[in-house]
Amino acid sequence: MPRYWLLKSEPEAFSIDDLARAKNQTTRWDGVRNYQARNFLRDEIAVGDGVLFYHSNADPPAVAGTARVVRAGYPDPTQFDAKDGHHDPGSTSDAPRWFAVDIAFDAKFAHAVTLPELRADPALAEMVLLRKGSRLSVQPVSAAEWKRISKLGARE
DNA sequence: GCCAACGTTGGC
DNA sequence: GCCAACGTTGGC
Repeated sequence: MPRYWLLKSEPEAFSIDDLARAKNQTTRWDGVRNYQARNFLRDEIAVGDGVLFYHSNADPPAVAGTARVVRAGYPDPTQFDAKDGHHDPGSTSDAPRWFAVDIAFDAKFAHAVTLPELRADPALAEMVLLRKGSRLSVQPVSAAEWKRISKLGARE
């Protein structure tokens, strides 16, 4: 059984359209520097899992579409690159601290499902995204939440 | 641009 | 181990 995840990205940095335009419509999801999110990337996320692509710091913030995981957790190369903004001098190749996954474009929603719409839907009340103070950039989504949001996004 | 909430760091 | 200071996230 596939599992489902929500990944946040600021669309000014990398949007669902950028993913759709990327080589092979695939990208490496790197640069995550939070331990709880790292644990999901390293230990939980599997090939074939579904991804809700969320635009944070956007107007309005919204789930913009879906992607799927095409490569499970592996050491994030940017942590070893001194020229990269995500460089972590405390991490070694023997014991990498940070992990990445690869995702491929699936679909852009006909209707981006906005944060107010998510909040207004009783079926989504338990979403991690909607919890007070929740800032996790990689978070689990239930199968029911996935189904519901996909349905909302398919609306014209 | 503001600021609440959260995570990390480092002195003690 | 505590906690103040600082940095980041992300909605508004």
